Amino acid sequence: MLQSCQNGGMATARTRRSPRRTDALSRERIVEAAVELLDTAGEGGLTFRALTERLATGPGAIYWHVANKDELLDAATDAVVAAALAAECLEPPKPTKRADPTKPTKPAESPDSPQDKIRAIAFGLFDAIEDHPWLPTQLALQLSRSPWGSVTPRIFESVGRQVRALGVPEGHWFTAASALVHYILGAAGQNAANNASARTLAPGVDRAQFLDAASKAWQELDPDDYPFIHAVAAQMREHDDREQFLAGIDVVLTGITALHLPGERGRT
Amino acid sequence: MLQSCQNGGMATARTRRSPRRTDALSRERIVEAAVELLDTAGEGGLTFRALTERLATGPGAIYWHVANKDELLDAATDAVVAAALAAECLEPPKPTKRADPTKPTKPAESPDSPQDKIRAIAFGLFDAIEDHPWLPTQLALQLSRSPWGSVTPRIFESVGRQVRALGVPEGHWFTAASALVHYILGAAGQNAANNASARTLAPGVDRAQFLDAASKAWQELDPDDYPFIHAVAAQMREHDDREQFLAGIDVVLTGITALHLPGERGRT
DNA sequence: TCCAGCTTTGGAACGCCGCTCCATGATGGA
DNA sequence: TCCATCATGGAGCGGCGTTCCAAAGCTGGA
Repeated sequence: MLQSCQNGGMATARTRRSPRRTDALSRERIVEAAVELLDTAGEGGLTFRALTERLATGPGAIYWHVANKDELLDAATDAVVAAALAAECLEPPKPTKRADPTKPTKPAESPDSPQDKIRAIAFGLFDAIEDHPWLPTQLALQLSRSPWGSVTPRIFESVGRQVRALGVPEGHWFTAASALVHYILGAAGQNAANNASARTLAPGVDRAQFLDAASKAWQELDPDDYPFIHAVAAQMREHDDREQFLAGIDVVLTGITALHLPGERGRT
Repeated sequence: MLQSCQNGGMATARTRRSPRRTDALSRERIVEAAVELLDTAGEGGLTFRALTERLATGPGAIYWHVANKDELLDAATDAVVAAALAAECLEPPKPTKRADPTKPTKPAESPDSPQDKIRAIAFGLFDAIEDHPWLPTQLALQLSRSPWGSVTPRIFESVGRQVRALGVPEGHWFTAASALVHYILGAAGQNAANNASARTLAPGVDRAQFLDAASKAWQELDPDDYPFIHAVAAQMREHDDREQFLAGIDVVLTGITALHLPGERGRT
């Protein structure tokens, strides 16, 4: 039934307004669709036109639930980050399939020490970024746009609790948590960029080949202008992402414990 | 003389092409204009239309020198970062007006130690970001887009040389430099975001008032969900940017020396 | 001196985007 | 039953990055 054409004389032969949707639109459903679009079509794939098509609606309906595109991107970012942090907070016991605990952790650490929890949080974000290559860009944009938005407190809170649990005196909480958060987001983001670029530039090429090419590019820089880059190019090719990421976290953690826990000189 | 209308039947009465410019266009002049536009009109102010007006030309002329907008943004970012790093490398002796050396540096450090040079590099980027609020966003975008581009090697090289000078064994160069670079870019970027937001949201309001408001917003978060945020809100209001930034760098530096320089346990 | 061929310029136009506006359809209280 | 309100979807606007191309200078060989 194509509906009764009650207004015959209208100038615009409005193709009869499509019947109203039965399944209600909601901010949640919109954000969900946005995340899927970002995942499948990339950062540039999230378009209000693509969104209207996927949700079988018009722009107006979407704008009724969401103020603008920035807010939509923020909401999508927040949703993914919240899920990542929640997942890591709830399942610390079981050794996940991704975190490879081959590397011997420091000996004097209890299994659920704050250090371990911080590593779990970091890897949670690391994995989320790997699953959603658009995440680091949006995180950076959101940190620049509104540092007090919803995402920043979320991450700071998760990391900060463990900083407190470490025994860091209150006066240094902000410094310690900042150092951790900035390192985690920066390193995870750059790593994801490597993966994403490998995928984008040559779909068939795997990570190793890509890193090989990038390493070679670095080695071809003028050794006079870039002696250090030249030297670390080899390391870059061989490095293991997660191991390297963990090593960086340990650097920051060691710095925190050494500087802010005068009682426990040295490591851990 | 309105031109010899050789093609009489042409539909377009081309209003006589404007005479050719005397001052040659060049990639450098375009990048320079782009930086100025970004500085004065903000991130959204850099438009090919605005650029054509400022350079009194058409899009085609610009596209002759620059492939696309991304390349232009990368070039602008690279130019600013190169200037910042060059400035810091050339003038380490004189205590700059900005870096306030009231805080007593660690005693056992020579005046031009690698640590000091790293701090100088960091503050160079910190200042550049303060002068160009669009920089952190572009840095993040460029790190995500092409980590092996021109900017990343530049920063890595500057920091990496000092890491090497610290005596870090070669196997840990990449880890140590990464930790430093990620912290520096992340913290400087977030700090700039605070300043920029303070300016944007209320032009008359100064930084202190803004941080006051942001701190209050954090304090109003549910203490049950965000106990840590709630607790550090006060610190956020009182903190001094550069001091905090320096403290974070020292955390990472301490971690590097403690973990990777077994000979020199403890600090510096 | 002239002209062919190259580089460089500026402007018109294209397709897509975020976003606004508004007529319409549903809904629930009076 | 009627109406105020919520919610929807489509048409369209202004602006963006980008492309295309005719024209204008330049350069060197005849």
